[in-house]
Amino acid sequence: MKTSELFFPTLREVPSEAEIVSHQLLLRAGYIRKASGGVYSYLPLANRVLKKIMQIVREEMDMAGGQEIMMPIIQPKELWEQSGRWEVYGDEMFRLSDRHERLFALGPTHEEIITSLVNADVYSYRDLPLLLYQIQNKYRDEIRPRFGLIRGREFIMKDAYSFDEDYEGLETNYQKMMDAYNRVFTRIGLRYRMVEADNGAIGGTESHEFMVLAESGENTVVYCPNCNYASNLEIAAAGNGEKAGSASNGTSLLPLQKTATPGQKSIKDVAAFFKVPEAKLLKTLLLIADGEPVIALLRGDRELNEIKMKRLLRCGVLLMAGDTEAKQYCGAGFGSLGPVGISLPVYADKEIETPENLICGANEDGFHYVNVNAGRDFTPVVFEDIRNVTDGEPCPLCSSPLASARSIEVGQIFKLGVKYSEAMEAVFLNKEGVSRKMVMGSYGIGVSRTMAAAVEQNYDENGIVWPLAIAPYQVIIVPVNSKNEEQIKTAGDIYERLLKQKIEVLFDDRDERPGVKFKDADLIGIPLRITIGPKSLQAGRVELKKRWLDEIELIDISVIDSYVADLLQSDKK
RNA sequence: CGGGGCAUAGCGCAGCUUGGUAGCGCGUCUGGUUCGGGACCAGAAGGUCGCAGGUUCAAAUCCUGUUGCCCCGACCA
Repeated sequence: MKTSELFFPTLREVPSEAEIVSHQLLLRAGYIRKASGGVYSYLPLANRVLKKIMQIVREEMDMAGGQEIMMPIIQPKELWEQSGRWEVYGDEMFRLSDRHERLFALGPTHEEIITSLVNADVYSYRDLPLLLYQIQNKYRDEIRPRFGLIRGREFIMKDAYSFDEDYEGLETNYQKMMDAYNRVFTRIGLRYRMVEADNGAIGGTESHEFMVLAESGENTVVYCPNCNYASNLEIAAAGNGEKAGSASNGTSLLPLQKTATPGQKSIKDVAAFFKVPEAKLLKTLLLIADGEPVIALLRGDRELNEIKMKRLLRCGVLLMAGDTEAKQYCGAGFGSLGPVGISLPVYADKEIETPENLICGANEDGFHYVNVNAGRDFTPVVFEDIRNVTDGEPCPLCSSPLASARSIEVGQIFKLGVKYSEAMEAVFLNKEGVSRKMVMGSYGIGVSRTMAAAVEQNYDENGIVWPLAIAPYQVIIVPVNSKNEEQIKTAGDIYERLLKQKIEVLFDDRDERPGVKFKDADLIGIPLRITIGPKSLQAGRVELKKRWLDEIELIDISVIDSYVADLLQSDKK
């Protein structure tokens, strides 16, 4: 492709709407343009990157026994009512009606469609297992689309669904998918971690996420630098190894005491007031779970993990109470809440199970209790892990200190079990002639998000630095002086020879000054650049520069095509 | 939905306080000079000032409403 003919409107300045690197660079480098909030057009360069990602995904899905299909984006309401999700999905689902005022959803996911599809045509265990997938646009009316392609309202997703006779079969498919996902992200060239994940609203028994490590990520992964352990912070188990704060072993329980603490509200203030570490305080949080008030109790220096709390309470909506609710239920405002003498159910983090003579609010503004001890002064419903793990805590597998990192979720795999086959009566006859529910799994990859994540991880001050596997073009040829016939002719020759080698190559034939061409080549992130300049040309050579390195190699013109071909080949292995 | 901010030429912005001919840089077009990291000179095109209403002789500017976009929190690929 000649750049003079390529539609890649690059911008010299960063559009003000873009906050994070991938959004800025994809806009600046002429990859994407916004149509409306969270909805983007993919320009030629982006389209090529997306096709490459999809190709890798397809190859790995097919290798894992998947069959590609294409399901409708427009999905009838009735199907969603069968699964009970027409209501559950709420405002996040785009809805529309036809001329007869029949309601439809723009597919946010395809469990309903595929279950009904398979249900209609699969009757026998002989037809199982079945693994179907598709790559298409998904629609989710996100509360807040943001970060360009990272969280769009329309986005490209690969979704796969497995159907098995039993859980053993599901396990096999799940493993295959897990392997396939690992190969996909490795081939794309991303630094990522597979982590244990929450099942969320989709339901099921087990789930893993594939997290691309990037500072701008919206998730936190907790991992062990020493072994394979990695988990989403949302579900990472806390309080492994020896009991935290067990220094009080052998301490005798001191008598409960009420102390005036005028104006001392925050954990920090109160700790300073009593001259004790924050860990000696009890953090008392008033939560509203499905409308019912409950108390969560943590060590003063810990954070509540809402996912764990939700699971423990088995509730749908969990909110932090407001100050007025605190007054209503506890008789005091924030800063003076405590579990002593309270009639609400108290859910305590297991870390505070050991009595320790702690300090907490007295449910009376301006007063705290000293020497509070669980069991004696209050009795929680349960001691459970309801907090976030912190860096440095021991790994549950090998006890090394844990670390954490920000990350972008690019894929997730679920064991669904029979949730949808039950709701939608997807059954088959087994060998014994008995009717059984199909056991399902579902597997997603955010394709457009993966492109953005790749940029988040591969850029420098000059622009994008694509991993070879997904670069829109592998090589760009830049003649330094567009008026110099010899340079242009040499560039044209090399261009033709590279094309013959089946290499994806851009020829910058524009009548621009060299600086412009170099800047654009760097900005759009082409991995290899062949520069044809006067000095090297006299010696019968051209320059080869790798986008990710500073060095320049001088290569004989006669062998440049095979040299580049070998280079690309060896990288693919 | 709650909180904060923005809307003026393709992109980045000024002008608004104190109403009076709509500006700057970049990009675009024409001609010329240039040509190893976003050149220079000369000329040109391009804007219902987000939209609607109001105040006024007069509104980008003041008032009211509305829409869109961005950022921070609960959702997720």
